[in-house]
Amino acid sequence: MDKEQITRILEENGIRPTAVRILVARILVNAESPLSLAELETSLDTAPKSTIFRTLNLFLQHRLVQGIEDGSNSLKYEFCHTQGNNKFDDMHIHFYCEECQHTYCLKNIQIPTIELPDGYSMNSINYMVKGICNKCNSDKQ
Amino acid sequence: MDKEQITRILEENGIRPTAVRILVARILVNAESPLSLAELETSLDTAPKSTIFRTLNLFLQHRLVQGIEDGSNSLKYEFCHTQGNNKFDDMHIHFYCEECQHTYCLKNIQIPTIELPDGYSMNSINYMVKGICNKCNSDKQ
DNA sequence: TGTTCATTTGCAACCCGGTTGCAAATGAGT
DNA sequence: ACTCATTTGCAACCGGGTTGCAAATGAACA
Repeated sequence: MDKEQITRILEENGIRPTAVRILVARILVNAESPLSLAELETSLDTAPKSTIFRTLNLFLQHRLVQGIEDGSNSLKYEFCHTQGNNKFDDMHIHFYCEECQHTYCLKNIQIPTIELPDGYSMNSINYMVKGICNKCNSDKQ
Repeated sequence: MDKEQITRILEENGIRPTAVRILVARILVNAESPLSLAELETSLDTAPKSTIFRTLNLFLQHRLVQGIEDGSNSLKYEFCHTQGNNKFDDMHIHFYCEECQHTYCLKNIQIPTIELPDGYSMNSINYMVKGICNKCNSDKQ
């Protein structure tokens, strides 16, 4: 995705498209799996982590990215590809491999929804499966 | 639950029942919601956090407790009430209130299971819903 | 184009949950 | 009581995340 498209996405979400923000957004859009702050920091050795951190928080507030807790004690960030008002449609599960420590997006497995008790309102869901991935399983034998 | 019962549970799980372990286990067994290391530390002002930490890790290894990531950037620990070989039966969802920062066990809502792609094997699932709890919702109006 | 003011960025320092090394205390087996 | 492995307490450390503040940048306008 090129600079113009990223810029448009940022503007559509009410975010001023500065240089750093476009860089961060581009990396996230093109990533095939959720990235940590540290991973973004190494991809972007021009910007300090505080700036990236603030950028990510801004994106979170605008629901442009989603935070994923995979238990690796560093939050991962994933771009929300379904823009517009049906962002909930994109809720897929994630898989954390306890061997290679990689977090996979299982994009084609939707999170099964549940009914909350009366009075509870929902903002987001995290469905995180942990185990061993196919690559590590096949390496073992 | 009294000391004898706790001791028995520890022994059944191959854990030597020392004084500190019994204390930690008792708090967790009687807790109505998952507790953080810091919360256990204040309940147990006799033991330092390093000891509690190691005890919790031991319990985790033996699957006597379950770790729950609620996004509050401190891991919560919950006792696995279903002992024996059907521990997976106890997998219920959790709810994190973004207002009062409390983590609820919704014990009577089971985690809907999914089918993993070929080659992936599962060790555990975390189903975490975030939003506003009934108490905070009713306080608002 | 130059000026002004709000926003954003970079840096450095800090916070805090988690983790470790090591010596002292405890516990099980003799 | 003696010995050896395990557990505990303390203190120091680590690393992800967060913040304060001054410099840089950007938008609006004369």
